[in-house]
Amino acid sequence: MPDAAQSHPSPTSTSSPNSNGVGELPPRYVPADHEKRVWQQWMDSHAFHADPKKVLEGPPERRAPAYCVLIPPPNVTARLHLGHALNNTLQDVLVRAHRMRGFEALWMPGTDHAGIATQAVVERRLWEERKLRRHDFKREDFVAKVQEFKDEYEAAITDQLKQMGCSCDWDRQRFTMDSVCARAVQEAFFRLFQDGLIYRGKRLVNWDPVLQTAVADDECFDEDVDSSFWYLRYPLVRKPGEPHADAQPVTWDELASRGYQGAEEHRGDEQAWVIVATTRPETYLGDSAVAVNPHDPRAASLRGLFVELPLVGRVIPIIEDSYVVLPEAMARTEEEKADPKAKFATGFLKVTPAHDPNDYEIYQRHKPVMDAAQGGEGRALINVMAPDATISDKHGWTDVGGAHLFVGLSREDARKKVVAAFKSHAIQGGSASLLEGIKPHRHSVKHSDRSKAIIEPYLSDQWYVKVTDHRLAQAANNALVPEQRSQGRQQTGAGKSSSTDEQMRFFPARYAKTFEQWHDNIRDWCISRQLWWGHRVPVWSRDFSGVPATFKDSVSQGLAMGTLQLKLDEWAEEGKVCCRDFISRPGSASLTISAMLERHAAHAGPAPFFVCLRIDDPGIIAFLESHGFTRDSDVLDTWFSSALWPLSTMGWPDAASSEALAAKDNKPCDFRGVLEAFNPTSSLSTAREIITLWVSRMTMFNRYFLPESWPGHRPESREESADSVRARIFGAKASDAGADRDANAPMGQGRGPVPFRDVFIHAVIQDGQGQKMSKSLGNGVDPLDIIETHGADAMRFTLCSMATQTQDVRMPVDLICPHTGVTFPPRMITNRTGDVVPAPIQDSPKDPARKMVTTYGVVSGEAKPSPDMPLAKNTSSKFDLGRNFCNKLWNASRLSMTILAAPASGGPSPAGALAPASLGLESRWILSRLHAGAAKVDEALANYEFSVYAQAMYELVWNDLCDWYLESIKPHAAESPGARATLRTALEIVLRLLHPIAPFVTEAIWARLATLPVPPIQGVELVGPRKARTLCTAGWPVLGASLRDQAAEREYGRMQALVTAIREVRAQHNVPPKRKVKLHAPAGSAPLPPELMHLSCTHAGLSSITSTPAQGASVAFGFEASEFRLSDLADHVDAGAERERLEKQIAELTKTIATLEGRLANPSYADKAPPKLVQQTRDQLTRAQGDLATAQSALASLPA
RNA sequence: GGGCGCAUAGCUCAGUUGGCUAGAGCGCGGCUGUCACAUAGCCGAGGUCACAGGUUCGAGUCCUGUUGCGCCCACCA
Repeated sequence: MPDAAQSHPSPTSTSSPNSNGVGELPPRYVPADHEKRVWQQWMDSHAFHADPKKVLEGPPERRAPAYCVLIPPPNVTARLHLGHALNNTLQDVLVRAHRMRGFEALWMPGTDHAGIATQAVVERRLWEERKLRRHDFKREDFVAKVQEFKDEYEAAITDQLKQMGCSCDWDRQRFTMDSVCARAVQEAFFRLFQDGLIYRGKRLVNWDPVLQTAVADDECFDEDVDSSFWYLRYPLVRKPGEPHADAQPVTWDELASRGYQGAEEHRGDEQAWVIVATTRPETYLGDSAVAVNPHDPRAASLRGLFVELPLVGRVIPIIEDSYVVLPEAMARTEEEKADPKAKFATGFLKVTPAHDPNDYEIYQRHKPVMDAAQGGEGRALINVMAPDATISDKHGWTDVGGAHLFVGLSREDARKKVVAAFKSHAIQGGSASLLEGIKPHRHSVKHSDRSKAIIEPYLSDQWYVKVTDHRLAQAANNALVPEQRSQGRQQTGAGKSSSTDEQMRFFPARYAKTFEQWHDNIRDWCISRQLWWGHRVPVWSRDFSGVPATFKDSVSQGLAMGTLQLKLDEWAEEGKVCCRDFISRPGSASLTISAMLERHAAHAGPAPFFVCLRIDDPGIIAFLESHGFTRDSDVLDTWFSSALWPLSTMGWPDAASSEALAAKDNKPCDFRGVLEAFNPTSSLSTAREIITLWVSRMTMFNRYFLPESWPGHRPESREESADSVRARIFGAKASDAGADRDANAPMGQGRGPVPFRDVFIHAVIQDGQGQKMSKSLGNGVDPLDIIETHGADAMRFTLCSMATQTQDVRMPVDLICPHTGVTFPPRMITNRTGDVVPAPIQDSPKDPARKMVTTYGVVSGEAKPSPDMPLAKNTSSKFDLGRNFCNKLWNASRLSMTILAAPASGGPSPAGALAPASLGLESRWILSRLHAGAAKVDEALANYEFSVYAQAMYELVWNDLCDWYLESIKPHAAESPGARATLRTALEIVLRLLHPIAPFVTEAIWARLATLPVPPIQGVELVGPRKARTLCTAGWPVLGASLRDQAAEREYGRMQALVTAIREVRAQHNVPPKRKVKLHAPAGSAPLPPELMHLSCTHAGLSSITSTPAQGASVAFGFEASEFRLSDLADHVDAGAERERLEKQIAELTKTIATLEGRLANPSYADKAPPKLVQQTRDQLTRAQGDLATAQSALASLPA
């Protein structure tokens, strides 16, 4: 800890003699003394439990409006970091503010199973601790291991959230793989499957040949390796009419006659060739085309020609595709020339669809031609490798031909041997080698994180969601409010807009663009993963390609296959199963099961028949498995279940079975009405990197799975006037939320409700060097460490004040050594020129024994960062801001309580509500300030400007309340019932306004205040509908416009200006704070109002104010363009200091006057600027001139 | 390659439709052991608003370009 004494506060008691219930409060706010107790209070009162009945039932005018936030479920891979702390703080602020405003507020908590990430962590742990791999376990045993790990981290995460004060409805906590969510996942999969929006397709995955598994992109790393470009010559041939007939060589002569540029440079009767450049020569075995750019001048003369792959003998077509980069010499534009690939391109690209993602894309575009050349559908996809990445003819490669010498070799050996073979073989009819040349080339290659093996793009069967369908992608874009959609897009796609369109808004608005562009360029979503940790694909399959063609007859003969068909028909009728074959995409929806089965029997080649189950009915499963069906071994992408979060957490598809499943998990939960009451949710707060992965998919699914008739109309939570908040809290307004909802109405087909109205994208926290925080960089911060050193409220306050509208915010991290409590700065910093340099360390001017680090504060002279500091914790001095603020509030409250609890001497409080006009200037002023502050807070909250909110509260509490108001009333509060009433009210307002940011300290103070009633003041409404016993359910303060008092603000402002001017003089002359000085107002000037004079005495340490001239030594200063003087400053006024002060002032004023005069002298200024502004400038000039005169005469009157 | 953000005091950041004599917190310097708070109070110093053009009576703010830093997505024969 930065301050070793901190957790053991010095003298806890001020032991005030006339104890008033306040004396026992320690002079410091010690978070640990309160946080547990306050949390328990909240738990005991069930304050965070949201009840859908309050939204849906009873007479409309008694229903509460709903407010709902879904937590972005944290991954169970690790404890939460500061980024989570930020996001969850912001959500809690929103939820708590709305709860206080009278909304039925639901914050839905939960965690994400995080598929690959979690499995990888557990696998790594098993390997490190026990040298065991996943395949050393049975699948269910391994999953159980992951489950244990998940339980551990889910508990840790939950604990972190609770310690942060998150007011989630903890009775509803979900996990993306619990039974309730699993049910929703299976239902969603089934419906999409049934609707033909899920299909089976081939895809290249990142294959780890060592672990023999697919790995995700984020499980790979790129590393530069030294390699080469190999330039291979592919001989050109002409293909005779009939298939499989020998191809005829094409000579250079012939090519020349076709107009081929450069053909004449070669020997005429030699076989012609094209040159391909490749970094992976061994994959030539799987080539099924050579591509050329259609703008390549050679393309036309090659049209209709083929290439014969050396040794393999495969004849492959030459196709034209603009993906191919033109060689530098042929580039037509500067842009094409600048393409880095143009440098080494030959203009010909070998196309290996089964071993390169881009080539696979090209294949998709030229499928008919390429497949035809190999004699059938899908035949151009030639996989030449086994799962261990050795060359193999057992995995889809049938025309090995003369290439058998490569079979069985590793990728690396095959590469060498292929190159050698090309080098040693000559072109037919000539002497030229098939190897044109080799160029060294360094490029990045994808490696597997875990095995470090080079990733092989490997062709495999995967499941897809057809998100390109307009009911999904287009529906998501239609969800955007019109002003956030790009021009001209409003009318595209799914036709006329529906009533549920155009309801989703991004904050800040710029992120709508990210969202929209993603859907414009979306590709079908591969949802299968070759993992064990996740939702298993609910599909059973069997390949019927071996079944005899007489299959049809078998039905009438009552054979097993017939039974199968009958059963499947029956179950399909009941909606329990859905069958597909995917022989022709998409999904053959119109075929009957028998037709599909028949087609299977007739289909050449392997083609499984798929049965999707709606629920895991053991009877159906047993039946299928007895008929040779097996369950798909893949699991679903973790984002599939995340995409259902707004549905699954609320019991979709139906509450009753969800309740049964929750009970089965021993987490009983009441789902009735939840979906109807709370979906669409109100606000989603998340990070920008998952706008595509998560926000998009939730939008698509919610709109797809819920019906268009879903009303989902809910009062806007944003942009509320004080009046509408008032109406809400005091229960005057009807709500139509939840009327006539029916989750079983026909689905919206992409016209259902949006999952959330507002999407708030928060900033990313980086460390002091602009790096992302992460465990591996060692700059990660555990929120619990901050809570320990600074308190939960301090952390929350600081995080809120950092939550600006920019993309990134920086948080310099200090290391704390737990042994000594010493804070170390990072030793390296990035300076303004971007260089990383040692943090400058210099002697502290104050204390030569201490060292000062310019950037990061003071460290002890002898303390040195030690390289082995494993127990150091990360924190940041930034949190001091929040800690100090909480402490300030604590002490302001202590003082207020002392004042309020002391016996009053000013007579009884008046009956009825106090009129602000009857109050003193300072009280009218603070009420006006509170009104302005509350308005600012409301506006900031409506616009997700959390830093504005925090800043407004900081200024209200620290500057207005502490620095001025409390100081103003301190001397006379005992005699002033009005001031006491105002103080009590002001404190109450501040506590309520601040509660969403700093719930613990405000709740703790509020509990102490409860014995002191809040006297009513006209225009201030403070009671919630619930007669709350906790601040967290108390009503949001509603401050009427009548509290705004411009006159009071102006007068009080005058006083503040006068006091500041006096203080300046006092400080200049080193007048001790206790010494009273005398103020001499200029004779003949309008006298200051008495209240103003009175307050000035209090704040500026004046003994009196007179209009008599000063006797003896005095100092002059300008105020409102008149000369005032102070006397009794000291026994002797230091003329030197005074001269210095005045000269400085004169210089400043002269400069100001020159600026103002210059502006007014400009004729077009007076012409074109608004008159009000011109007048303002004139006033400023007059005042400055007056002040200058004062200063000059004061200077002149100084003794020489 | 596409999209986006940032550049303002030593540090971290505000600065809304142009009106600014550019603010806050921390840090720095001075005074204060004081009675709510030294996690404090009062006062002060500290800025060519990245650079270059432009629009305007007026630019930190709007436009164009340049430089630097960073993020997201896509890709790397």
